[in-house]
Amino acid sequence: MEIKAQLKQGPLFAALSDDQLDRITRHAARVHLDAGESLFEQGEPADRFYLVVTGQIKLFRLSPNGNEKVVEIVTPGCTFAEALMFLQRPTYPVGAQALTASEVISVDAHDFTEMLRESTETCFLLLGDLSQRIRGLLREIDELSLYSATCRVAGYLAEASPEDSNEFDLPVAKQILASRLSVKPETFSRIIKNLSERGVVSIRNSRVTIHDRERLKEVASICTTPQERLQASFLYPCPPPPAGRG
Amino acid sequence: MEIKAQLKQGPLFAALSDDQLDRITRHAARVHLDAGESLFEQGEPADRFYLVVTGQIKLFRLSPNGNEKVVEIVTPGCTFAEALMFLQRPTYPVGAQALTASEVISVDAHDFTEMLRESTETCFLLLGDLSQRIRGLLREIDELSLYSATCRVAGYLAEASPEDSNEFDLPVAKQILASRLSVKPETFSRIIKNLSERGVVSIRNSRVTIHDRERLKEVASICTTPQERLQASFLYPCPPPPAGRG
DNA sequence: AAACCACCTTGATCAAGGTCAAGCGAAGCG
DNA sequence: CGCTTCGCTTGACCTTGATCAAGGTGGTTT
Repeated sequence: MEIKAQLKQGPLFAALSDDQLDRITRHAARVHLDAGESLFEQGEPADRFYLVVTGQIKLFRLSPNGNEKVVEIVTPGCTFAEALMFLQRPTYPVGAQALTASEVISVDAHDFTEMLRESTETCFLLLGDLSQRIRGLLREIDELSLYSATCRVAGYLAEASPEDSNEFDLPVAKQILASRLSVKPETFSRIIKNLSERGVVSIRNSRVTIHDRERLKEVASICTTPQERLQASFLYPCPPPPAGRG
Repeated sequence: MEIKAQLKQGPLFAALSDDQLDRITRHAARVHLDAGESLFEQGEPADRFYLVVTGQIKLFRLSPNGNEKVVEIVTPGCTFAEALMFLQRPTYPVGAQALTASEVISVDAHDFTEMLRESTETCFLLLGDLSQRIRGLLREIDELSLYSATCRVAGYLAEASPEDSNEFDLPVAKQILASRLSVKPETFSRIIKNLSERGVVSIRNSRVTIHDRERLKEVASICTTPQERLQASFLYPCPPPPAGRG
């Protein structure tokens, strides 16, 4: 079975025995998605969860008046919607839509819980997985409420750049990234421009170059402290240009 | 054992067998906190988790420059920090401080996981618990990024008010509530004032009276739609005051 | 190559809400 | 009983970032 081999690539499944995998794959299916195609909608009843094999899936929430906030961009090896299995009458709390042509494996929640019921070992794996997810969400909450848009963008760039190189590509379109960071595309653009003008980074199309990593991290951690340091509104390109250095 | 009986009041422990409870209580302890006393700090290594017996505990995150965001206000029957057990080298992602004199039971994480290891039933309980927590956090994230401050406050009031009565007391000081809703105390005050002037609610000290529940829910769901409907900035006390009713 | 398209950038404007400072009322204390 | 303190409210002002409306730019199609 091809599916079993592919499942093993997800950390959540890697440690499973052959027998366990058999039980899960009983009603599992491979699903192909074209770019832009929707996998499920927010609010839909949920009896399956997913592992991404190739491509990118965006998870997003919609507000009553049609605004959209990208909650996560899911990449190969990741599972999503697995937290729902343990709720009574679960519905997807987010919508899922492919950003690029993608392949996912759809796992039956019932099969999975039946398997789980016989392995506390695997339960622990899943508990660890959910714990980390909670940690991530908590972090996102305080980024939203404690940090400014500029800091979030700078923080993202600092995290997304590989340790050993000063160049990398943005993994998705800027507007998607912007939504992920809870910033409007226009504002995202302006923040980047501002960082460029200060010589911290430069971005050409999706190619990012970090010029001053220290500075970038500094900007990312200044949080929301207002005009104390760095009155860095994008309205004021720089502080009163003290001595044109660069 | 008094502690065992008290533990049973938490939903997470209610279904446990006597034997299971014995194992958990082995290194459990009752802890008393005075108002304002801290239980643990953000970043501290975590090897215990807690059940609130009486009082109120606030969980909060701090930003590098000392700003504080209340993440949750925990009340009797609730457990907290239980998600950490499954991480390697866990540290508390939040700080915990008593708002009023409180009593909590401190449970040893190791004892608990040992007990868990022999009961998938209980694992499932915990998985359900974490799932719900994730759901709550997701909801909070889109409230922060998709809804305005006014909507969050209105939404809170709509949720906090009992179904069968139009009056209730705010459970905590307004400034704490404000932080919980990610709003500054001044802004909170102004939003309340604005809702009052429109005859939706009134608040005298901590006593809330809902005058127009429909309207309140409507305000709560308008999210962030800007000047379309309800140009309800608190700067403009009302739309052109149509007929002073109040 | 021209035309179209999606995506991104830029500028002008504006509103939401944060900040600072002052005033106010009720509870605790000498 | 007056004094302080603390929490809340109010006012004036200012910053952040959203909105609206044009332009660019690059890639794909014909």
